Amino acid sequence: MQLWLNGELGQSVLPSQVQQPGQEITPKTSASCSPAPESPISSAESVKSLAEPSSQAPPASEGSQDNPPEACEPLPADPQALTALPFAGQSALSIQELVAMSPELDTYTITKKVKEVLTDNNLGQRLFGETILGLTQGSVSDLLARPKPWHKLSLKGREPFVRMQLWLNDASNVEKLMDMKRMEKKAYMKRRHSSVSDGHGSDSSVAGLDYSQSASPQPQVQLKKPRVVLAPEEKEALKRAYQLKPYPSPKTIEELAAQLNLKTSTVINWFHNYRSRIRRELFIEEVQAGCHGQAGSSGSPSVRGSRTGHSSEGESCDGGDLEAVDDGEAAMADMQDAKPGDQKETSHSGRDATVSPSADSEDEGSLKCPARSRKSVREAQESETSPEEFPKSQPAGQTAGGEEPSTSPASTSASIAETTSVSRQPSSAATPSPSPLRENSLRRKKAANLNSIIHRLEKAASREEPIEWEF
DNA sequence: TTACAGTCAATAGA
DNA sequence: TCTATTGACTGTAA
Repeated sequence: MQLWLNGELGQSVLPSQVQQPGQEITPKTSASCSPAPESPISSAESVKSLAEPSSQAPPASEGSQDNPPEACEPLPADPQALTALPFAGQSALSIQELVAMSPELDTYTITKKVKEVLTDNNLGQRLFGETILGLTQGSVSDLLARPKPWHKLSLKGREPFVRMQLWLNDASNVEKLMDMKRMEKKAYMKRRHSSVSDGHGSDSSVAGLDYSQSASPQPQVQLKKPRVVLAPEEKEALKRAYQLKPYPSPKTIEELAAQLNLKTSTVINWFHNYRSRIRRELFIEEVQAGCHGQAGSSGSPSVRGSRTGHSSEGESCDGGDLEAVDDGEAAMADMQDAKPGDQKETSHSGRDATVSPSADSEDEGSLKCPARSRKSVREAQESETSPEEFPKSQPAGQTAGGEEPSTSPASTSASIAETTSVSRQPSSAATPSPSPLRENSLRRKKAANLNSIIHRLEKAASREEPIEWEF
C-alpha cells in the first residue's frame, strides 16, 4: 500500500503545498485531515503533490469523500505492517485512519533513517517537510532531532511519522523529491532572472514587502509583534525558578514576570515550553539509554551523559552551557548547600531520576524507561507540595518523588547558580550597554538580583508562606 | 482553567 | 542556504 509513493494511492496523500515546483510552498496545516479552515492547504494535499510533482494535481479535496474537510490521504504505515493496511483504492483511508490503524512504529529509527536519506541525497528539511509532511522546517528539525516514542504520541503526533515511514517505503520517493528540488531551483532561477530583468526587486523585495510596507499605511496591516528574545539572565532566572517550582502558581508567575520585566504570558509560555521540552529530552534519553529498543543499559549514566552533553534539557535546564560563576551568587548559597550531596550528574535528569518505576500506566515503553509521565511528574510535585508551594524538600536532594537521589532539581539549580549567565553572547534583548566593563557589572548586578529573587522564592517555599516580592 | 501536544515562524549560527 | 532553537499560538483534554 505504499500510497502515493507507489502510485495511485499516492495521489491522495501528499500534503499539497508543494504544488508546482516553482511556487511557494506553504506548509502549515499540519493536521492533514483536520479541518483547517484558514489554512490554505492541508498537509494531506501537500503530501499528494509530492507524489506528483508538477502534475496537474487533482483538486486536493478529491479524496475526501467521506470525511469532512479532507478525506485525506491514504497513507501506508509501517514498512510491513503499514503495507498491510487496507486501502480502498484511490480513496483509501484518511491519514488519521491510517495512523489509527498503524502498528507501533519506531520513531527513533524512522527519523534516523529519514535523516540519513535526506543527508545522503542532499535534501533539505524544508523541502521534505513542506512536501512530504506538510510541516515547516523548524518542526521537521525538531521532529527529526527529538522524536518522541510512539506510545507517547497522540494520534496527531503520529501522523508525521506515518508519513515518514510511508515515504521511506518507496525508494523512488527520494527521486521524486530530488526532482522537486531541481524544479524548485529552476523556478527560482527563472524568477530571479525575470525579476532582475524587470528591474524590480527580487524576491527579497517581494518577501520584504510585507514588512516594509506593512509599516506603511496599509490599513489592515497589523504590525507583527516582535519576537521576544529572553536574555540569558532571564532564562537563567526562569530555569532556577523552574527548578524550584516547575508548576508555579499564577501569583508566582506574575511576580516572576514583574521581577524580570516580562509579560506574564511570556513567563507562562516559557514554563509550558520548558516543561514540554524537558519532557521530550527525557524521552530521547530513554531511547538512547537503550531502554527503548533493546533492553539493557537502561539509563546508564554514561549514556545519559553523552547525550545531555549537548542538547538535552540537561543542558538547557541545567545550564550546561553556562560558565562562570557569578559572585552575586551569595544568595544562592543556600541552594547549593541544600543540594543533595552532590549526587548529581547535572542534567535535567534531576527529573527523570525521580521517576519511580511506579508506574503509571504508561505502556510498555514507558514502563521500561523510567520516564516520568506527565502524571507522575505532576504527582511528584504536587503530592508533596500544594500547588502554591515550592517543592520544599527538593533542595535536599530528592526529587519530588523522593526516590532516587541522583540528579535533583536542586543540584541542577545549584549548578546553574554556579554558573551564572555572564558570558553568553548578549542577547538581542539585552539592552545595549555602554562599555564592556559597565555591561559586566550591570550583568552581575542583574544576576545577583535574579539570584536573590530565586533565593527568596526558595525560602518562601520552605516557609510555605506567601511572600511579598520586593526586590 | 490549566496543562499539554503539536506547530508555526522568527532568528541565530554554521 | 540550511538547520537548530525557542517564544507564541491553537486545539484538546481533564
